Amino acid sequence: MLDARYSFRTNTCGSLRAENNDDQVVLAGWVAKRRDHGGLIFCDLRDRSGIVQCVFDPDASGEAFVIAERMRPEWVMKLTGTVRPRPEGTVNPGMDTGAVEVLITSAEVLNTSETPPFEVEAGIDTDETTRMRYRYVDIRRPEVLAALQLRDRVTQRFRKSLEHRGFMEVETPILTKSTPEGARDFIVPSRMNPGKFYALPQSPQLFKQLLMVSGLERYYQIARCFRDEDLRADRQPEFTQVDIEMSFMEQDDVLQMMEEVMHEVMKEADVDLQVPLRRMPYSEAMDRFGCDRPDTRFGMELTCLTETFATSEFKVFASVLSSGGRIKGINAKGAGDWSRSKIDALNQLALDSGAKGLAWVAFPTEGDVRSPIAKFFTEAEMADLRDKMDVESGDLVLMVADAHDVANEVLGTLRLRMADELKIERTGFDALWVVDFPMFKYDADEERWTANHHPFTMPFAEQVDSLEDDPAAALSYSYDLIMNGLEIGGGTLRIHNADLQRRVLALLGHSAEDANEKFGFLLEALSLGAPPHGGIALGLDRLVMLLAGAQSIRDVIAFPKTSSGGDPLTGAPDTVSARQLREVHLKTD
RNA sequence: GGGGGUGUAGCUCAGUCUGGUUAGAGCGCUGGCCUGUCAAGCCAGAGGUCGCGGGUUCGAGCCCCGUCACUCCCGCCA
Repeated sequence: MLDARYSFRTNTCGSLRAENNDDQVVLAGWVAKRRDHGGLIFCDLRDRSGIVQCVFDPDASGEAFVIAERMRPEWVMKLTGTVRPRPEGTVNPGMDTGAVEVLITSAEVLNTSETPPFEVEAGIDTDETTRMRYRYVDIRRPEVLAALQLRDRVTQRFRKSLEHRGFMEVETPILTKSTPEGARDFIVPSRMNPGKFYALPQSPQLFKQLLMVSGLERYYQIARCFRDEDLRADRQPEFTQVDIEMSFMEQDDVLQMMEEVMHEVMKEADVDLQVPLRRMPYSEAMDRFGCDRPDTRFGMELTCLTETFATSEFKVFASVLSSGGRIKGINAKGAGDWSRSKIDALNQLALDSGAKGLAWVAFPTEGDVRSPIAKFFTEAEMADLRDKMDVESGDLVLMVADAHDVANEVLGTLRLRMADELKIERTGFDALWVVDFPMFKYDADEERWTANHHPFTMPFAEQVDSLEDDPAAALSYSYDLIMNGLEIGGGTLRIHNADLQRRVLALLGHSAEDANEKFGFLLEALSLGAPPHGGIALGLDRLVMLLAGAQSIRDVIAFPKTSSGGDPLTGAPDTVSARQLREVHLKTD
């Protein structure tokens, strides 16, 4: 909360109320608006706390009035005057300070300003690049300031809530070591070690595990993370995690702790998070929603139609079923009258998502069926389809026949697309845990197993012995926090046994030598008294974006980057001098 | 790396499909008038590399080719 301490002002603009009437005040701030009536000038003065109307009357001060005639938007002013009630009929109920005004007796120009590149007010529609180039002006606007203030409150609440629960804030290195797996690293050349590089951390993952081996037991950090990958509305090359790790715990402990903390944090945005949150196994999320971060605020769930078409004459269905695949579908209610071209676009989306095709049956009106494949269905199959999919007239049933996971993922994509196309309302607030992720997934391109979460994730105890026999079947102690279809955070229990960690690294294709070179320090630590531990990391930017109702994390970052990773304000990234390159032993082409 | 969208005054846009006089509007800005406005009002005015480069044409903001920037999505993001 901004106040007047440590400054030459006596009050902040936004704090003035009727009880300040007759107070002599000194204010400081920016000229938000000026309304010149010739013989009387109004000026809205803005500081971080808000806006108050100041009145310049030649009868009160001729000198101040002359200054007010010169004043322009965004000039920086020191104004002295008397708070008084506004005259009858001129109270502005739309302003927090609308009951009062300040009659100015003395004015000082602290600084002038060029005409700003865009208007400093709410609701402008200015191109983001221009706003970013003059971000310091943009931040004066109420919605940008409000987003940063919300971010501040959320961050402070995390600190308080975690501190109250015995968590210690520790900083970990920004200049660290590149590790395989995961995202592309940002690298920094080492001047003192020619040809060697630091990497910026993708997350403090390994350091927080080391801090558990250190015996800190409960750690947190508001940690900057760096990943050199392409940007999105919800992805920046540098972003902030609320990073948490704890020892001597089980999965339920971290989930419960997190629920309590999130309940407190979200109060800062007037959200009353209902806890405990429900927990949905990954397999259920995929089966019902085709997505590991399901938006459960609307239906259109995936329905299994394998039984319906178990003896189908339709060759596409029959061949998929004979090779162990599934037939699943969704019912897009209200799309029954869609044109062939719109459905063709869905088919293309299905193909792009990995399906071999999209089967569809439209029910435009009562008794009418439109479909290129319905002729292959028996009456019984059709009746069962209608029954299972709860078909009414006006519906469009989309079906995918493919391997189980492909059918799920494709329909999950189609489900979200149809929700957008049909403008299905997604109101309310919905949060859940998705748990029990598979340990590994197979990378067909590289022909190897990769870690689903990261290589330090603990497999289910009862599956440890059979890990190598059937990697695909192994599940892990893992959990993602999902809110309104956004991945807000995720974590795991960690492997704290060096031998098991070696086995997992081996399974991921790292030779013993390789593992020692890249992760030797971790393996060594695990052999020197590592306690059972686990944790979670929350995407602070995404959480605040969600709470602010913003469409992009750029809206909740003070100085964000464009989609090509540049900063229009400073011009970064930029070239460096030949000398700088020589010093770090680099040559460019 | 791929696909979609956008680029015209300080800002937001119209004009581009169908090439043709001096490229328009609103806001903002500048000047004047105005003592109760809060999107102040009225009058007047200034302000343009139509993203950039090339091509077609008698003539290009408009058509063609290339390119750049921003933005959304796919790939990528343990």
